[in-house]
Amino acid sequence: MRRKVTLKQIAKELDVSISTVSKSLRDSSEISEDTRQKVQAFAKLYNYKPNNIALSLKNRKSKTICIIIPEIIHHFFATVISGVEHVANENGYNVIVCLSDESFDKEVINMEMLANGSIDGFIMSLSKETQQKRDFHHITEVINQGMPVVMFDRITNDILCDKVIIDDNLAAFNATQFLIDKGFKKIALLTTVDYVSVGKLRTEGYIKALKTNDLKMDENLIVKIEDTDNFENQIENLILNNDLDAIFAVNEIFAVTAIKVAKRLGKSVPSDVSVIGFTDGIISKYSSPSITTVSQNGIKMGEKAAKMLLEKLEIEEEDYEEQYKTEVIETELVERESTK
Amino acid sequence: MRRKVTLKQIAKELDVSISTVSKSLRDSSEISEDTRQKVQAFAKLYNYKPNNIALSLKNRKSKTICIIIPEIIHHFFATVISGVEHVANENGYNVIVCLSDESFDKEVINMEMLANGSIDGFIMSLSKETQQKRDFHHITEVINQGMPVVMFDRITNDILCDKVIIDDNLAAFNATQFLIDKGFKKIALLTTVDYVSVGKLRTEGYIKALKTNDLKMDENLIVKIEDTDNFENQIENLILNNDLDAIFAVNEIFAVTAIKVAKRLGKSVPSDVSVIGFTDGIISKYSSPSITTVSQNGIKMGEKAAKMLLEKLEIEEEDYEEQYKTEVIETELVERESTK
DNA sequence: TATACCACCGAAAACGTTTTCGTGTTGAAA
DNA sequence: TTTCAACACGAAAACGTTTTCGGTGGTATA
Repeated sequence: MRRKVTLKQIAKELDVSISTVSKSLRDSSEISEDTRQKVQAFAKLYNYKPNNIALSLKNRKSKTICIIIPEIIHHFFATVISGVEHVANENGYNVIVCLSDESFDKEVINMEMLANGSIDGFIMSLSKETQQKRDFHHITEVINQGMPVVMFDRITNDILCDKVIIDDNLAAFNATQFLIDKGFKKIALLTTVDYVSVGKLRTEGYIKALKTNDLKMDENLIVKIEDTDNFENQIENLILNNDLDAIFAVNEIFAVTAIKVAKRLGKSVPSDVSVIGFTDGIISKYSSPSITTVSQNGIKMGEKAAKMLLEKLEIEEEDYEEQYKTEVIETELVERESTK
Repeated sequence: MRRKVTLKQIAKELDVSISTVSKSLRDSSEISEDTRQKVQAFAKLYNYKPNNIALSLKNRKSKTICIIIPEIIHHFFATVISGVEHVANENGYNVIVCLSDESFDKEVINMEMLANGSIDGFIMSLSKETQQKRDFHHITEVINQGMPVVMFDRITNDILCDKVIIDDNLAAFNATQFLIDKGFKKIALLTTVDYVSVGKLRTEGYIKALKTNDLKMDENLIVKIEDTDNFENQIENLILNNDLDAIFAVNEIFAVTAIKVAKRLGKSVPSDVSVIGFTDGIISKYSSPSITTVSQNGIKMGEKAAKMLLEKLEIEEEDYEEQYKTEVIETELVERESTK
């Protein structure tokens, strides 16, 4: 169990100075061919690798970024991580993953803990609780310290920073329009409570589509789900009490559960009722019937977010200008078996 | 955009030495009540937080661990991360996530990159390619440097280190036995190629169950799937050419695909053919019919792995003894709709 | 022969901490 | 008055790098 070898040890062993060793390894022209080779050979023999922490301290950058997400077990977030990771790795950056568990406090703790030199920047999607509280002081804090932040998916307009989103409103509009074009009149909406930014936007898109097509909006057809553990009966009531012909769900779980409940109630999908989901994840693909859904490319979002962050990081301090972009990732409707 | 304040700046501002500031903030008894309060007030005002990198360098530990997994979009691995993350966070550790993408090279690069001070230990599951090559030099390398490694799920016996696994053989045996007990005689197996350690073990468990029950093993009923992108026709052939009554699949994707193909061929699940999967993920739960499966608790595995790693990390250097454990996580059969 | 220049190398500072040890001041005890 | 401990604080080393600056010693030029 030999410890990692350091410059100092090499220097001592070869009876030269630390500077000489360092320069030799970086192929400095200050060093004679002779010593350079000697040092390099020795370093190779002992498998010398510079200590990252020391480098971080010296350079005041850690070549590490952090992504904070509400839940990793949501397939969408996993794909975003995947995208972030690839871009980061390609550029020599590491990725620390933090889970807020939808908790404001964990989000704050994670950010404070890492904003002290450990990382160079954040990529994040807000927790539900944070969105509900509308308290973003922890984010402004790190931004004020000069640390770049990129928000994606669940964002807020209260913070000035780079953002990567999809046009939730438009995507929901299109999905609803798709159903309307198929001739459906009684289209239900399964959505989240309003403080979840993306849920709200999708709800608005749905309503807009109805209005645009002069369909009357029926409050009874809109179900706002708060507790994601036990909402089957909400859906059951919806289906039993309304003579609906289509359902638009703002996420996969809602969609697949709707199908399940419908089946149980003797309605078949898509012949009796059509269903559209949101987020093209594993469930939509493998459910049977497979689910028509708004595809939200998580990998692309992650890649874009990472690129934007790295761009900010690579800019020299002096020609840094405060200018923030919001990138909109295209969505598309993937037609599968759950709609007719 | 003010930079983070350092001890030095506080010292200068208050006209005391750096040592005094440091001691004051750590409530050292060496410092008078007076100065201590003065310093603490000032530090609070300027929101002083010690620089993690500097601490890491000084203490020669980063309070960060790394988990290397083949793919994050596999739900099982995502749950493991979740487990690791929670235990790590509770103990003041951060988690760096690396994806090997099933590639040997990426695994090696990631490990070499991080083994230079950035992290204190590894938790990992081998990539397919690594398992195929049986080249583990990068792992022995870091272990020899005194860095603890915990392997989980896809492990190898060629390396001495802590491990967390399930009893794949036994779990597969039990699943098969479950089908046999139901009276099925022609039970097919959908498995991976043999170099994937867990796939091989599960295959062995299946075979053992057949033997134990004096059922003859039919090579035609065993399908080894290499390419996970396009294997539907393999399954189709299996079903068409054999009069089988049950299928045991070594993962979710295989199971749900089998159900899909069976349905397409006019067989209904479970009345015509029963299906059991492996890994209790989202798909099994939300598929319809929902899938009877061997539940492999990823969260628990992650938690256990993290605990084992942290235990090693918290041990003082001197009373470190090389002793490795292999923890076996219990599995259970979750009975759902895909078996009758 | 004196000067200039070059090739080669080392000392030291810096990044931000913690901690050991040394030192000056004070008050009380001898 | 002397001595000694207690108290309060500072200097400096250490963690492992990189880089600037300042030397050497030797060789070529005037």
